[in-house]
Amino acid sequence: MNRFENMDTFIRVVETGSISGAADRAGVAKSAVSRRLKELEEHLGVQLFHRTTRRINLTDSGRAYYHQCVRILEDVLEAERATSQAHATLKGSLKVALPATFGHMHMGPAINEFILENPQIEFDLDFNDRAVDLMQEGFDLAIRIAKLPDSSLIARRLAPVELVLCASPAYLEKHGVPQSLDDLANHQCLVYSLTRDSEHWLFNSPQGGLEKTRIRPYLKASSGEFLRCAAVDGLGLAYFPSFIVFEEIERGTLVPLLSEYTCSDLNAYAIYPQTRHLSQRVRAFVDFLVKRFDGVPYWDRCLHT
Amino acid sequence: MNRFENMDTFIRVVETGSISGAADRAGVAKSAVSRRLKELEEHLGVQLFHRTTRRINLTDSGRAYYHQCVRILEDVLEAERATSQAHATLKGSLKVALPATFGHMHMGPAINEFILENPQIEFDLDFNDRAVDLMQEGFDLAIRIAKLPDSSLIARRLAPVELVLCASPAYLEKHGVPQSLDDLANHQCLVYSLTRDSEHWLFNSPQGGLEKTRIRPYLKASSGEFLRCAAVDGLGLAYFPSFIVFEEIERGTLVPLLSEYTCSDLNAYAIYPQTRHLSQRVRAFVDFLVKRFDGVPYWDRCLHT
DNA sequence: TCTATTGTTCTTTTATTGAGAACAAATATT
DNA sequence: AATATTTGTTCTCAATAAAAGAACAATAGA
Repeated sequence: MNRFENMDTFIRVVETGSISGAADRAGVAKSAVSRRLKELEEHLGVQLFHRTTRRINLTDSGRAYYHQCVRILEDVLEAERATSQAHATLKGSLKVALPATFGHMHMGPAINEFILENPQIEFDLDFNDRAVDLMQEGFDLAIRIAKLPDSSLIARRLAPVELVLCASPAYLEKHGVPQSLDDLANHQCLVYSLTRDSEHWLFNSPQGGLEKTRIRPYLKASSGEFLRCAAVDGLGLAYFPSFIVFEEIERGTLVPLLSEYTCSDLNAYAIYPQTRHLSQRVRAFVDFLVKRFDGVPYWDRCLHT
Repeated sequence: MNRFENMDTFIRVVETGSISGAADRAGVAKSAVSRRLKELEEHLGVQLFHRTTRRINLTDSGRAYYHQCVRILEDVLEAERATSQAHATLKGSLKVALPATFGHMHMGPAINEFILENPQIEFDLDFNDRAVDLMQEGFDLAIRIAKLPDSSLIARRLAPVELVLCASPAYLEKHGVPQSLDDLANHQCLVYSLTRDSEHWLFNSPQGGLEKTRIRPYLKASSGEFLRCAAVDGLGLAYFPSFIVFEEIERGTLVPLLSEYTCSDLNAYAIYPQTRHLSQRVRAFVDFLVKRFDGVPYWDRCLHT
């Protein structure tokens, strides 16, 4: 039995004052309307209408039930409207996971800008380099720096990420400037600890091949910003994303090395679960980010000119 | 789509925390549960759950919708409970149509007694001798004095009604005592005007036949009590129900005539519409009346002893 | 690594629902 | 008063929707 349909039909009958009328208005056969009423009455064990073969009149019970039905159906519609709209508008919260360094340095300003444009959206930002489970922890969105996106998730590429081998002038003066990848084995290396393989660095050689070079981790840390400081302080060689070190390179406190070798297949992605219904605020935010990071990233502009 | 069923399923899933669990608890296949959720989400255009292949987590929208669903379903149940109970309990009103004289003289005390036992029931009494349309005017019940009950209605026989031919001693002294039915033609007759045929009186003869006697209506009125007074005042012969005149006969202010002729196929009935669901208060009231009028009516006891 | 569990999807089976006609009763019309 | 029309109910049959159950993919736990 379809309670909802029956209640709706009952309301129609009450408001039309006849079964035929209600059937016409609803576009169904009057036999269907008659049966629904009968079903309702049997379910309730109550006579809803006084009837002759030609006329129906609400009973007291019917009148009381009618008012309740109207209220309930209004509530249902209101709940559906609210739920659908919460989704369709740019209201609500957005729980975003983002990597610490990229998040602080580049997502922060972007998010602030977005918030100014969309003040109804509340952000819940989790700056964290570990891989969070989007679904599990209820994230709407995550920002990832990765080679290829997770295929089980939707990914929008935000910006290319290049890794730059670099060191401080002081370090280079003390340990010499590496002339080839092979030289790296003799250097102190500053390594990001949450990488999959912290014993090797990968480079795209100018010839097009992929070079995997064994390195000696001198200092491992899970904070990009801490490692950048370490590099500036001359503690070792760094192979960092350009978005971390671009200012130091501009400023000359870090010097790029072996720049014929690159690592250009890394990207910053916005990823989100493959849901049937993407909330509009996720879409809006991702669209905003894609647009904002479009083209050559501002942190790479000095390097490429 | 069965909205309430889907909402109920959704609630079950939320409370169980899993689709399989909800399916088990509801005793349906999990595919059905899965489909219902999908249906709901598509209807709302909103993702209700974050899902992996193995786990589901409420979204913000889902949580908000959940609370509304719970409230709405409670309202539905409450409405149904209230409607069913109003019917099942002895609360509510009872609209009764009853003939004026019998109503005043015999139903009145009965109703008063019933009210004392069931103070929650409110009565709406229409004392009226015309034939009302039960459905049309929303009556729950009517009391009728009739030979046979209307077949389209449910009738419970309350009491036999006998007609008694009588007149006041003064009238008889003046006009003589009728010795046979044929004598009636020479008498002044007091006639109830709402009868079908006010030109004839019908009698069951002691031989078992039916005698139809032409009479001369001297005074016609639609009030039994008025006619009774007229009879007592010696205005003519009366052929009245014993329940109207029994006190006068006991007192001797009216004298029964030709008492070998009777009219015993009349009855007092409680009638009510043939509804699928008889309200309990109607049933209770009718049961009460049947019990109260059981046996030889008190107004006839003196006549039969 | 393997197993068991979970959610989804597909197909088949089952149940529900609507349409339409036939009917009975009551109102409107002639 | 007689007839025609309208109205609500009920029945059967067809269309539709829903459930069951198996198969599958993915994941969590052993």
